[in-house]
Parts: sequence; C-alpha cells; structure tokens
Amino acid sequence: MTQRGDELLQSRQAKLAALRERGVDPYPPRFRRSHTAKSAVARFEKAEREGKTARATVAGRIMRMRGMGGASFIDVEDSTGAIQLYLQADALGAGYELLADLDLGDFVGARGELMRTRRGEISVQARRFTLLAKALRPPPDDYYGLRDTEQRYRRRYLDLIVNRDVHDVMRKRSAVIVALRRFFDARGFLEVETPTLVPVPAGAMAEPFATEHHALRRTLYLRIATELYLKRLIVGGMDKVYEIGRVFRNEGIDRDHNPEFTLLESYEAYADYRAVMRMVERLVPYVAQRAIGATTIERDGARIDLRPPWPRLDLREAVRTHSGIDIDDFPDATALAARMREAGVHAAYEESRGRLIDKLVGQFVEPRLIQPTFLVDYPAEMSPLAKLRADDPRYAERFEAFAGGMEIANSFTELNDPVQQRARMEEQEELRRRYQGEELDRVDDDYILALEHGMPPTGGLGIGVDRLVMLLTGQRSIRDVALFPQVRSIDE
RNA sequence: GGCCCCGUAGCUCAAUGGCAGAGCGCCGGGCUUUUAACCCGGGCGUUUUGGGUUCGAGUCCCAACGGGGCCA
Repeated sequence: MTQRGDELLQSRQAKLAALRERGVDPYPPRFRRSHTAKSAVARFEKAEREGKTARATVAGRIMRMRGMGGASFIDVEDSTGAIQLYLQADALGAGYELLADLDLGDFVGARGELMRTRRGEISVQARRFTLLAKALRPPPDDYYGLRDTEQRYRRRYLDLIVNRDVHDVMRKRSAVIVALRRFFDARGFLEVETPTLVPVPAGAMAEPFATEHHALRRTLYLRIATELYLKRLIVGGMDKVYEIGRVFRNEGIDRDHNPEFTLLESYEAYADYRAVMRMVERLVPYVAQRAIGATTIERDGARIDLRPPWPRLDLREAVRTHSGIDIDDFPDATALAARMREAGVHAAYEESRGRLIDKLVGQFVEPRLIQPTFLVDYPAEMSPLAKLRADDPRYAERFEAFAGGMEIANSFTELNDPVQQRARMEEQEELRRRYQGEELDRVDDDYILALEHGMPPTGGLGIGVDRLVMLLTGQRSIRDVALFPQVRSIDE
C-alpha cells in the first residue's frame, strides 16, 4: 500500500471512530428493505400513473454524492440498478449529520416517500437514513470505471462494482448452465458427480496437476476430464449420464485457456457420434435462445446462425482443400512434417503425427469455421478413446464442433473393445516416450477392467462451457467469462 | 518456450533526456431539487522493483516482477 492509500484509509477509519463515538453502529446486523432500486422505481411509476403516493425502503452502495449544504443527493446501487436518495436537513434532523461521515462505497438504507425531482429523477425522499456498512477503502472511479485488466481479474469485486456489463455476462453464463441442465434433464439424462481427485489423470491429452494424499501416501491428480468415470457408469447400466464440472489442465494461460475450466460431458448408450451431432445442433440453439434470447449472434461483423442443420465437413477433405496437403499421403510423422515445412508451416520433426495434423487443422481449417460446423472423422492416433471407422481404421468416429472459429464440442462413438482400448492407450504411452513433452493420454487399468465387463455402444460428448459462453456473449477471452481467472500471485 | 508492447497519484490519463501534471476522487470551507452538481482553497507521488549510462533519467540500456498481444 502506498502512503496515499494509507491516508485514504486513515481518513475513513477516523470517520468510523467518529460514528462509533456518536453511538452509531457502522455494521448493523440487518436491514429490511421493501424494494430493490428497480422495483422501487417501478412502484413509483405505477403510483404516479394512478395519482397515488408510495413509500419504499431501499438499500445499496453509495456510488455518487452531491451535497448542497442543507440538502444532498446520493445515488445508491444494488444488483438491480440505481436509485437516488434525496436527503434534507429539515426532514432528517440529527440523521442528516450522518452524512458528514459517509464515503463513496458505504452501504446505506433509506425509507421515505417516492418522488420525482424537478429534473425528473425518481428518488426516495428520506425520512429515515441508516448506515449499513462502512467501507474503509474507496470504490474505483465510477465514471471511468476500472480498466486495468490486471486489477479487473485479480480483484474482480472492484470490477463488478463499477463495470455493470460484467454482471450481464455472468448472468448469461449462469443461464447457459441452467439451460444445459434443462436440455439434458428433459432428455432423460441423469446428472452425476464423479471424482475430482483421481489416481490416473486419463481421458484427455493434457498435463495434470499433481497433489499428495498424506494418509494414502500416494500421488493423486486433479482430473483432466470426466470421461472415463462417466463411461464406467455406462458400464454400470446408467444409460444416459452427464456431468458439468471443473477440470484442470496444467498448461499455459492465454485467451482461450485457463488452467481450470468448466466441461460438460454426456454419454448415451445406444447412440453413436452421428446421433450426438443431431443432439448438439439442437442443444446449442436451445441454450442460446434461453441464455441470450436469440439463435443468431454477431461476431466480427459476421452473423452466425446456430440453427440446425450444421454442415458436416470431412477432416481430411477440409485439410486437403485449405492446405493442399492430403494427410493420407503421409502416414509417417517425419514425412508429414517435411511436407508441412514446405508449405510454410512451422513443424518440428520431433512432433507426433497427431499433433502435426492438429496443427494443420488449427491453422488452415479452424479459422474458417465461423458458421457452426462439424469437422468429422479424426485420425485414430488423435483419438485414443474413440471407435475406429469400420471401413477405414486409420480414422475414428469422432467429430468436433466449431463456431466463430472456436472449438466448442468434441464427441465420438466410444471405444468399447477393452483389448483394443488397452492397445490404443499403450500407443499413447509409446508416443509420449517418443515425443517427450507432448500432451498425450494415459493407460487407465481400472477403466479397462470396467470395459472388460462390457460397455454398450455409446455416443459421448464434451462441451467447453466457457467457450460456449464466450461465443454466446461475444467475449474474446476466457478470462472475461470466468469470475476469478488464474492470475500470477504477487509476493507481498 | 521465443518475439513485441505496456507499468506515472485511490481511479482514468499527461509530461522533447532538463522544476512530476490534469480530471475525478480525497481534505478544508460555501451552497435546501442535484445528477460526471457547482464555487473557493489544498497535489496527497519510493514514476512497479533492482542495477547501469548521463552534469541530469518517468523518458535511454540491462535484469526481475506484473499485465497485454503475436508466434510455438
């Protein structure tokens, strides 16, 4: 804290002491308000139309004060909006003295008649005026807001105090999650909760966070996906399950990556990835309608129409069309890397074939997928948990859904052959040894044991909830759709 | 991981290598229908941190820390 900050603090602490001196409780335990700012305004407007008078008790945080000597105006805000308090020395008597020890950021309550001032502002003409909570530090500048991104993320409460549009984004985020639940619940899916702390960090190609369990004397990991536990439930006969949960990936932080994010996964027995496509192209517009009241969105000047059907685009064809490279001509990673470098792509020779193809998709295909699109049939080595195509085992029955140039969903016909599953997981381990540092999946023996008991044909789905919210709210950074994104800690 | 940009008062921002400033906020005074209220007075600062160059550094150089962007 700077010296100046201390002076501000001291000034407010002095006021706090003065209030206590006069017998004012600066933190009273409760206050009954009759109206929110918004409902008080509505009540007045109704009374005004009917030629009646109305009273209200409101409460909120002081955001602006205009003192005029014997009269003062205070704008207070609550979660619904703002309302002006009109305070007069004559009407309040001793209560008016409170004003001298108030600051921006304090919470106050007022009761009185609702009125309209000469300038037309609907106000509470206070008969009673109470301090509800003294703030020792000031809110950010009300007019300019809080623009410093670091402070906005690090001290989100300050951001929320002055940047009201953040409330709107977060309300929409909540509405997205409510809508997702409603969609799956209505289709007979059961919402379940699976472990966050797991012995094997499998189910996705990602680096895990590790932690120590003292009593068990073993390393546990924060889950990187919910997939393998949900499929254990399919083995157990829960035919339709879903989970909305936080997963953790020990990776870099950028505009669309936060180390923890919200993932929705669903699994449906007797469905395949084509059935899941049909579900997804209905799910997304459903959620959009409920969360933002529309099934089209504007982004980068483009109008994105979320309504079905969404085009299916073959991955190999899409890569060939946009990059000129036919991945089938390069079954070997080194040769593919050479061809990519020829095409001007930054490709190291020590990268796995799956990673190289991912790079091709990311560079040549993804940015073009502005309208919702299913990219279909991924190479087998990129999809160790997916069932291979019967007609071409180089590819898996897998799709990813894109919109606004962003991946929003990943799905496959689940691999339910335990013998092949072990081999495919072992292939991942082998690739990890060969391409050190790459994020690849792991063998989960306990999961394979479950598969050995038999899993019906199943269609699975994963949706990045944060990215879906980004898409629907027009936000460019995952940090703007998460209340408390990861920030570096500052040593005090 | 590499490259680029940024960090000045509580907040938003200025300052050619030459006395660190403004608006809001804050402090003191005035004002009984204001609303970015207004009027009078007050600048409240380790210019992120640590080195270096220079007669002189907010400004130039190096490093660290924090933030943002582009690439991997």
